[in-house]
Amino acid sequence: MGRPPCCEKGGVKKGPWTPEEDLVLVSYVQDHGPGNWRAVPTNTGLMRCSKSCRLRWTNHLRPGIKCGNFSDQEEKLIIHLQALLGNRWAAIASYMPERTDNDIKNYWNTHLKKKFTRTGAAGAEARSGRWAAPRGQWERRLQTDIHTARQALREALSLDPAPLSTKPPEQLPQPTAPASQATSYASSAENIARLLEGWWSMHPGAAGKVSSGSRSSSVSVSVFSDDDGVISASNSGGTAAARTPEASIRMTKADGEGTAGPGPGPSFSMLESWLLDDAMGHGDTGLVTVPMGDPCDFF
DNA sequence: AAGACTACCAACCGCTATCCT
DNA sequence: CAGGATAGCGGTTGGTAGTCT
Repeated sequence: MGRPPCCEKGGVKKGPWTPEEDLVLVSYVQDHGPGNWRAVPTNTGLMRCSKSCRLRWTNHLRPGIKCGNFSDQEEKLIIHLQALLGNRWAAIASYMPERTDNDIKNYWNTHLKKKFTRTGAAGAEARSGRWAAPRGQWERRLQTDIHTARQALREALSLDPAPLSTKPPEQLPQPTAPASQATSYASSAENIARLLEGWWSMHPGAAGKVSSGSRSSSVSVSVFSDDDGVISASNSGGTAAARTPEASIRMTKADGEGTAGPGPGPSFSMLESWLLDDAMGHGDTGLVTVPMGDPCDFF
């Protein structure tokens, strides 16, 4: 059923987000939690469509997001998961809670895809369309159902964190595994620090002298959190490092992400055990030769 | 030094799934 | 149950910085 794009109405701003807009969005989400995105533009006064707000939050402002280069482990995991799941970036991202689907997708398109097309051997099955080609909806549903079923089972049985795998739990990346509260909290501070760098570079008078670069600012921004869960930020790169009220954001530790994933680690399916065994290090370059048999073998 | 080219990534667009009335 | 509204996903595009010629 067709419907007009959400951004069709006039007066909607497009293009890169400004640090001010980020601040508005972050503080709003901290107050109200993620979700109900259609209310965000009206409640915040942001001239952005709800979709854009959601995307900005999930891809850049959300707590727990890791920026920067992908590690070898992450790269291998992506390769492995892509071979297994195809271009289902959201599903892949669920195994890498610190990365966004957009991030993974970009990394795949810019780094890994060309690597594969060059080597020729890797991901042959994926490219052949056996797995990576657009899969039927039943498969998409199936993938979702596996996770849902496992989560439901775990909840029903109230499983303790001890996984069936022989690996220690901390080595097991898990689908939609939330970062620990502390980690998530710290990461959100990092995210805010990043956006504040930009803010300060655009408002040098707000807190002392800053020098700004294009993509990477030389400004060093510190973000503090006190016992009350209040995050405040200051730029320490300038000569007048100071906490600035206008840049101080209130965040409560209880807030976190509303879409927190499952709790303690789930038991690993055969599929996941296979997947992670290789991806987590004691596999080698044989990673890409996915031992993919008949899909029915997994179920 | 300047223009062309390439790489990267943020953001947008269109579609489907799901929710709600 | 039907149909509209919203959320989420994947593909694609556009802008910018870096590199090459």
